[in-house]
Amino acid sequence: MPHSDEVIRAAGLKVTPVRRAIVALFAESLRPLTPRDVHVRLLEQFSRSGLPGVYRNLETLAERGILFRIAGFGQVRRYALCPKPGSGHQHHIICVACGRIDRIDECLYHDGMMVGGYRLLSHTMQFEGVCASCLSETNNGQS
Amino acid sequence: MPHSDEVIRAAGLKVTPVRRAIVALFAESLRPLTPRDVHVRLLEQFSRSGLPGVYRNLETLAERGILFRIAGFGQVRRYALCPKPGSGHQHHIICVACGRIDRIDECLYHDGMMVGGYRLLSHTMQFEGVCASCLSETNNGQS
DNA sequence: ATCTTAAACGGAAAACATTTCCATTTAAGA
DNA sequence: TCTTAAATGGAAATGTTTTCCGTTTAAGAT
Ligand SMILES: [Mn+2]
Ligand SMILES: [Mn+2]
Ligand SMILES: [Zn+2]
Ligand SMILES: [Zn+2]
Repeated sequence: MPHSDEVIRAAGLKVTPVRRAIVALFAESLRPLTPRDVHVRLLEQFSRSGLPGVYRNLETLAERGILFRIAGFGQVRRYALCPKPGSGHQHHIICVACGRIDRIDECLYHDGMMVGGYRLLSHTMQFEGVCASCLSETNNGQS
Repeated sequence: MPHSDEVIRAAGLKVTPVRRAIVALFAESLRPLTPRDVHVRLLEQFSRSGLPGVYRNLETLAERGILFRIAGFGQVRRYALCPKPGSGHQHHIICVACGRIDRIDECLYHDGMMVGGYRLLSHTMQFEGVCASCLSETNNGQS
Protein backbone atom coordinates (compact mmCIF):
# COMPACT_ATOMS: atom_id res chain seq x y z
CA MET A 1 0.00 0.00 0.00
CA PRO A 2 2.67 2.57 0.80
CA HIS A 3 5.36 3.96 -1.37
CA SER A 4 7.57 0.87 -1.40
CA ASP A 5 5.48 -0.89 -4.00
CA GLU A 6 6.01 1.84 -6.55
CA VAL A 7 9.75 1.72 -6.12
CA ILE A 8 9.88 -2.05 -6.43
CA ARG A 9 7.58 -2.13 -9.41
CA ALA A 10 9.44 0.70 -11.13
CA ALA A 11 12.58 -1.40 -10.88
CA GLY A 12 10.88 -4.21 -12.77
CA LEU A 13 10.69 -6.50 -9.77
CA LYS A 14 7.82 -8.54 -8.40
CA VAL A 15 6.18 -6.98 -5.39
CA THR A 16 6.32 -9.67 -2.72
CA PRO A 17 5.50 -9.27 0.96
CA VAL A 18 9.10 -9.90 1.95
CA ARG A 19 10.46 -7.46 -0.55
CA ARG A 20 7.95 -4.83 0.40
CA ALA A 21 8.92 -5.24 4.05
CA ILE A 22 12.61 -4.93 3.25
CA VAL A 23 12.22 -1.71 1.31
CA ALA A 24 9.95 -0.31 4.02
CA LEU A 25 12.57 -1.24 6.60
CA PHE A 26 15.22 0.81 4.82
CA ALA A 27 12.83 3.69 4.23
CA GLU A 28 12.16 3.90 7.94
CA SER A 29 15.70 3.25 9.09
CA LEU A 30 18.03 6.18 9.60
CA ARG A 31 21.10 3.96 9.46
CA PRO A 32 22.55 1.35 7.11
CA LEU A 33 21.53 -2.22 7.90
CA THR A 34 23.41 -5.49 7.72
CA PRO A 35 21.83 -8.57 6.17
CA ARG A 36 21.56 -9.95 9.67
CA ASP A 37 19.82 -6.79 10.88
CA VAL A 38 17.31 -7.14 8.09
CA HIS A 39 16.79 -10.82 8.76
CA VAL A 40 16.12 -10.26 12.44
CA ARG A 41 13.61 -7.57 11.67
CA LEU A 42 11.92 -9.72 9.05
CA LEU A 43 11.51 -12.61 11.45
CA GLU A 44 9.21 -10.38 13.50
CA GLN A 45 6.75 -10.40 10.63
CA PHE A 46 7.61 -13.58 8.73
CA SER A 47 8.53 -16.42 11.01
CA ARG A 48 9.95 -18.35 8.07
CA SER A 49 12.21 -15.77 6.52
CA GLY A 50 15.50 -17.21 5.33
CA LEU A 51 18.87 -15.54 5.32
CA PRO A 52 19.63 -16.53 1.70
CA GLY A 53 16.46 -14.77 0.64
CA VAL A 54 17.59 -11.66 2.46
CA TYR A 55 20.97 -11.73 0.73
CA ARG A 56 19.28 -12.31 -2.60
CA ASN A 57 16.90 -9.43 -2.11
CA LEU A 58 19.50 -7.00 -0.88
CA GLU A 59 21.73 -7.75 -3.85
CA THR A 60 18.84 -7.51 -6.27
CA LEU A 61 17.72 -4.20 -4.84
CA ALA A 62 21.29 -2.94 -5.02
CA GLU A 63 21.64 -4.02 -8.65
CA ARG A 64 18.47 -2.11 -9.46
CA GLY A 65 19.75 1.04 -7.80
CA ILE A 66 17.33 1.05 -4.88
CA LEU A 67 19.91 0.16 -2.25
CA PHE A 68 23.64 0.85 -2.07
CA ARG A 69 25.98 -1.82 -0.82
CA ILE A 70 28.49 -0.63 1.76
CA ALA A 71 31.64 -2.66 2.28
CA GLY A 72 34.78 -2.05 4.21
CA PHE A 73 33.64 -1.61 7.79
CA GLY A 74 34.93 -4.85 9.19
CA GLN A 75 33.96 -7.82 7.11
CA VAL A 76 30.27 -7.16 7.53
CA ARG A 77 28.34 -5.84 4.59
CA ARG A 78 25.79 -3.11 4.99
CA TYR A 79 23.15 -1.61 2.75
CA ALA A 80 21.64 1.85 2.69
CA LEU A 81 18.73 3.31 0.78
CA CYS A 82 19.76 5.36 -2.23
CA PRO A 83 18.61 8.98 -1.80
CA LYS A 84 16.96 8.57 -5.19
CA PRO A 85 16.76 5.27 -7.03
CA GLY A 86 19.76 5.07 -9.32
CA SER A 87 21.76 7.77 -7.61
CA GLY A 88 25.42 6.85 -7.65
CA HIS A 89 27.90 5.53 -5.14
CA GLN A 90 28.10 6.65 -1.55
CA HIS A 91 30.75 7.05 1.11
CA HIS A 92 30.24 6.62 4.82
CA ILE A 93 31.85 7.54 8.08
CA ILE A 94 31.52 5.71 11.37
CA CYS A 95 31.88 7.32 14.77
CA VAL A 96 34.38 5.39 16.86
CA ALA A 97 32.68 6.69 20.01
CA CYS A 98 29.04 5.84 19.40
CA GLY A 99 29.06 3.60 16.33
CA ARG A 100 26.76 5.81 14.34
CA ILE A 101 27.22 5.73 10.58
CA ASP A 102 26.53 8.69 8.31
CA ARG A 103 26.67 9.23 4.61
CA ILE A 104 29.30 11.68 3.36
CA ASP A 105 28.03 13.80 0.54
CA GLU A 106 31.18 15.50 -0.62
CA CYS A 107 33.91 13.50 -2.36
CA LEU A 108 37.34 14.61 -3.48
CA TYR A 109 37.71 11.92 -6.13
CA HIS A 110 35.86 11.66 -9.40
CA ASP A 111 35.86 8.77 -11.78
CA GLY A 112 37.71 9.61 -14.97
CA MET A 113 40.43 11.54 -13.20
CA MET A 114 44.00 10.28 -13.20
CA VAL A 115 45.27 8.75 -9.97
CA GLY A 116 48.77 7.36 -9.69
CA GLY A 117 49.01 6.93 -13.45
CA TYR A 118 45.70 5.07 -13.65
CA ARG A 119 42.51 6.33 -15.17
CA LEU A 120 40.02 6.06 -12.32
CA LEU A 121 36.92 3.94 -12.91
CA SER A 122 35.54 3.61 -9.40
CA HIS A 123 36.48 4.12 -5.83
CA THR A 124 35.32 3.20 -2.36
CA MET A 125 36.23 4.85 0.90
CA GLN A 126 35.59 4.25 4.56
CA PHE A 127 36.10 6.93 7.16
CA GLU A 128 36.42 6.68 10.91
CA GLY A 129 36.08 9.70 13.12
CA VAL A 130 34.20 11.31 15.95
CA CYS A 131 30.73 12.62 15.21
CA ALA A 132 29.62 16.14 16.08
CA SER A 133 27.65 15.12 19.12
CA CYS A 134 30.41 12.93 20.52
CA LEU A 135 32.87 15.74 19.83
CA SER A 136 30.93 18.17 21.98
CA GLU A 137 30.28 15.63 24.73
CA THR A 138 33.87 14.62 25.22
CA ASN A 139 35.19 18.10 24.59
CA ASN A 140 38.11 16.85 22.54
CA GLY A 141 36.91 18.83 19.59
CA GLN A 142 39.66 21.43 19.45
CA SER A 143 43.46 21.58 19.77
CA MET B 1 71.34 -14.01 6.54
CA PRO B 2 69.94 -11.13 4.52
CA HIS B 3 68.33 -7.96 5.65
CA SER B 4 65.12 -9.56 6.91
CA ASP B 5 66.61 -10.59 10.23
CA GLU B 6 67.45 -7.03 11.15
CA VAL B 7 63.95 -5.84 10.44
CA ILE B 8 62.40 -8.65 12.46
CA ARG B 9 64.77 -8.24 15.35
CA ALA B 10 64.36 -4.47 15.37
CA ALA B 11 60.64 -5.01 15.82
CA GLY B 12 61.27 -7.04 18.94
CA LEU B 13 60.25 -10.32 17.39
CA LYS B 14 61.94 -13.69 17.40
CA VAL B 15 63.73 -14.51 14.20
CA THR B 16 62.27 -17.82 13.10
CA PRO B 17 62.79 -19.54 9.75
CA VAL B 18 59.14 -19.08 8.82
CA ARG B 19 59.13 -15.43 9.75
CA ARG B 20 62.36 -14.79 7.93
CA ALA B 21 60.93 -16.41 4.83
CA ILE B 22 57.76 -14.34 5.01
CA VAL B 23 59.59 -11.04 5.26
CA ALA B 24 61.92 -12.08 2.46
CA LEU B 25 58.90 -12.98 0.35
CA PHE B 26 57.48 -9.49 0.69
CA ALA B 27 60.85 -7.88 0.13
CA GLU B 28 61.15 -9.70 -3.19
CA SER B 29 57.52 -9.33 -4.23
CA LEU B 30 56.50 -6.34 -6.27
CA ARG B 31 52.83 -6.81 -5.41
CA PRO B 32 50.72 -7.24 -2.29
CA LEU B 33 50.19 -10.83 -1.24
CA THR B 34 47.21 -12.62 0.25
CA PRO B 35 47.61 -14.97 3.21
CA ARG B 36 46.96 -17.79 0.79
CA ASP B 37 49.66 -16.52 -1.57
CA VAL B 38 52.11 -16.50 1.30
CA HIS B 39 51.08 -19.93 2.49
CA VAL B 40 51.52 -21.46 -0.95
CA ARG B 41 54.97 -19.93 -1.26
CA LEU B 42 55.93 -21.10 2.21
CA LEU B 43 54.92 -24.67 1.46
CA GLU B 44 57.66 -24.75 -1.16
CA GLN B 45 60.21 -24.41 1.63
CA PHE B 46 58.38 -25.72 4.69
CA SER B 47 56.20 -28.68 3.92
CA ARG B 48 54.48 -28.29 7.29
CA SER B 49 53.57 -24.63 7.23
CA GLY B 50 50.12 -23.93 8.61
CA LEU B 51 47.68 -21.27 7.50
CA PRO B 52 46.98 -20.08 11.07
CA GLY B 53 50.67 -19.44 11.48
CA VAL B 54 50.67 -17.37 8.33
CA TYR B 55 47.73 -15.29 9.54
CA ARG B 56 49.38 -14.87 12.91
CA ASN B 57 52.64 -13.75 11.40
CA LEU B 58 51.10 -11.36 8.91
CA GLU B 59 49.09 -9.70 11.65
CA THR B 60 52.06 -9.53 13.97
CA LEU B 61 54.22 -8.00 11.28
CA ALA B 62 51.47 -5.51 10.49
CA GLU B 63 51.12 -4.55 14.15
CA ARG B 64 54.84 -3.90 14.30
CA GLY B 65 54.73 -1.67 11.24
CA ILE B 66 56.63 -3.97 8.91
CA LEU B 67 53.66 -4.88 6.75
CA PHE B 68 50.51 -2.96 5.91
CA ARG B 69 47.18 -4.74 5.83
CA ILE B 70 45.10 -4.00 2.75
CA ALA B 71 41.36 -4.62 2.91
CA GLY B 72 38.53 -3.78 0.61
CA PHE B 73 39.39 -5.55 -2.63
CA GLY B 74 36.83 -8.29 -2.52
CA GLN B 75 36.71 -10.10 0.77
CA VAL B 76 40.31 -11.19 0.53
CA ARG B 77 42.87 -9.52 2.70
CA ARG B 78 46.25 -8.53 1.33
CA TYR B 79 49.49 -7.33 2.86
CA ALA B 80 52.23 -5.15 1.46
CA LEU B 81 55.65 -4.24 2.74
CA CYS B 82 55.81 -0.81 4.33
CA PRO B 83 58.24 1.41 2.38
CA LYS B 84 59.93 2.01 5.72
CA PRO B 85 59.02 0.15 8.89
CA GLY B 86 56.44 2.21 10.70
CA SER B 87 55.48 4.36 7.76
CA GLY B 88 51.77 5.07 7.87
CA HIS B 89 48.73 3.86 6.02
CA GLN B 90 48.61 3.17 2.32
CA HIS B 91 46.07 3.29 -0.48
CA HIS B 92 46.02 1.03 -3.49
CA ILE B 93 44.56 0.88 -6.95
CA ILE B 94 43.79 -2.23 -8.96
CA CYS B 95 43.74 -2.38 -12.73
CA VAL B 96 40.49 -3.90 -13.93
CA ALA B 97 42.22 -5.01 -17.13
CA CYS B 98 45.29 -6.83 -15.84
CA GLY B 99 44.70 -7.16 -12.09
CA ARG B 100 47.88 -5.40 -11.14
CA ILE B 101 47.82 -3.53 -7.84
CA ASP B 102 49.84 -0.40 -7.14
CA ARG B 103 50.30 1.79 -4.17
CA ILE B 104 48.99 5.35 -4.46
CA ASP B 105 51.27 7.85 -2.83
CA GLU B 106 49.16 10.97 -2.92
CA CYS B 107 46.07 11.25 -0.72
CA LEU B 108 43.49 14.00 -0.60
CA TYR B 109 42.36 13.23 2.95
CA HIS B 110 44.27 13.81 6.14
CA ASP B 111 43.39 12.63 9.59
CA GLY B 112 42.34 15.48 11.82
CA MET B 113 40.45 17.28 9.09
CA MET B 114 36.68 17.69 9.30
CA VAL B 115 34.59 15.49 7.02
CA GLY B 116 30.82 15.61 7.06
CA GLY B 117 30.80 17.11 10.54
CA TYR B 118 33.12 14.43 11.93
CA ARG B 119 36.70 14.87 13.00
CA LEU B 120 38.57 12.36 10.88
CA LEU B 121 40.63 9.73 12.71
CA SER B 122 41.41 7.30 9.91
CA HIS B 123 40.40 6.41 6.41
CA THR B 124 40.75 3.62 3.91
CA MET B 125 40.23 3.78 0.17
CA GLN B 126 40.21 1.37 -2.71
CA PHE B 127 40.53 2.49 -6.29
CA GLU B 128 39.75 0.69 -9.50
CA GLY B 129 41.03 1.92 -12.80
CA VAL B 130 43.09 1.15 -15.86
CA CYS B 131 46.84 1.17 -15.48
CA ALA B 132 49.14 3.11 -17.75
CA SER B 133 50.24 0.11 -19.76
CA CYS B 134 46.71 -1.19 -20.24
CA LEU B 135 45.63 2.33 -21.20
CA SER B 136 48.15 2.50 -24.02
CA GLU B 137 47.48 -1.04 -25.19
CA THR B 138 43.75 -0.66 -25.54
CA ASN B 139 44.01 2.92 -26.70
CA ASN B 140 41.06 4.03 -24.62
CA GLY B 141 43.24 6.49 -22.85
CA GLN B 142 41.63 9.62 -24.17
CA SER B 143 37.96 10.58 -24.45
C1' DA C 1 -11.96 -16.37 -11.98
C1' DT C 2 -8.49 -19.77 -13.66
C1' DC C 3 -4.09 -20.89 -15.97
C1' DT C 4 0.75 -20.56 -16.78
C1' DT C 5 5.30 -19.56 -15.90
C1' DA C 6 9.31 -17.18 -14.56
C1' DA C 7 10.53 -15.14 -10.39
C1' DA C 8 10.99 -15.56 -5.59
C1' DC C 9 11.15 -18.28 -1.58
C1' DG C 10 12.93 -21.20 2.60
C1' DG C 11 15.99 -24.67 4.26
C1' DA C 12 19.98 -27.40 4.16
C1' DA C 13 24.42 -27.60 2.92
C1' DA C 14 28.60 -25.78 0.83
C1' DA C 15 32.16 -22.47 0.31
C1' DC C 16 35.56 -19.30 2.03
C1' DA C 17 38.27 -16.50 4.81
C1' DT C 18 39.65 -16.07 9.33
C1' DT C 19 40.13 -17.32 14.32
C1' DT C 20 40.51 -20.16 18.39
C1' DC C 21 42.39 -24.01 20.97
C1' DC C 22 45.86 -26.79 22.35
C1' DA C 23 49.74 -29.62 22.64
C1' DT C 24 54.52 -29.39 20.90
C1' DT C 25 58.65 -27.14 19.39
C1' DT C 26 62.08 -23.57 19.46
C1' DA C 27 64.65 -18.99 19.75
C1' DA C 28 67.08 -16.33 22.87
C1' DG C 29 68.87 -14.89 26.99
C1' DA C 30 70.64 -16.43 31.53
C1' DT D 1 73.12 -26.26 29.00
C1' DC D 2 68.80 -24.52 31.16
C1' DT D 3 64.62 -21.99 31.20
C1' DT D 4 60.76 -19.91 29.44
C1' DA D 5 57.89 -17.11 26.76
C1' DA D 6 57.09 -16.94 22.01
C1' DA D 7 56.07 -19.37 17.93
C1' DT D 8 54.30 -23.26 15.51
C1' DG D 9 51.09 -26.80 13.08
C1' DG D 10 46.84 -29.22 12.93
C1' DA D 11 42.16 -29.73 13.97
C1' DA D 12 38.15 -27.58 14.82
C1' DA D 13 35.23 -23.55 15.34
C1' DT D 14 33.42 -19.16 13.62
C1' DG D 15 30.95 -16.05 10.83
C1' DT D 16 29.60 -14.44 6.55
C1' DT D 17 28.03 -15.26 2.07
C1' DT D 18 26.77 -18.50 -1.71
C1' DT D 19 24.89 -22.51 -3.99
C1' DC D 20 21.40 -26.02 -4.69
C1' DC D 21 16.97 -27.54 -4.95
C1' DG D 22 12.30 -28.42 -4.44
C1' DT D 23 8.12 -25.56 -3.42
C1' DT D 24 5.41 -21.42 -3.53
C1' DT D 25 3.68 -17.28 -5.59
C1' DA D 26 3.07 -12.78 -8.21
C1' DA D 27 1.54 -11.20 -12.45
C1' DG D 28 0.13 -11.32 -17.02
C1' DA D 29 -2.72 -13.99 -20.27
C1' DT D 30 -6.71 -16.63 -20.96
MN1 LIG E 1 33.14 9.33 -4.49
MN1 LIG F 1 45.35 8.64 3.17
ZN1 LIG G 1 29.40 9.56 17.87
ZN1 LIG H 1 46.57 -3.03 -16.24
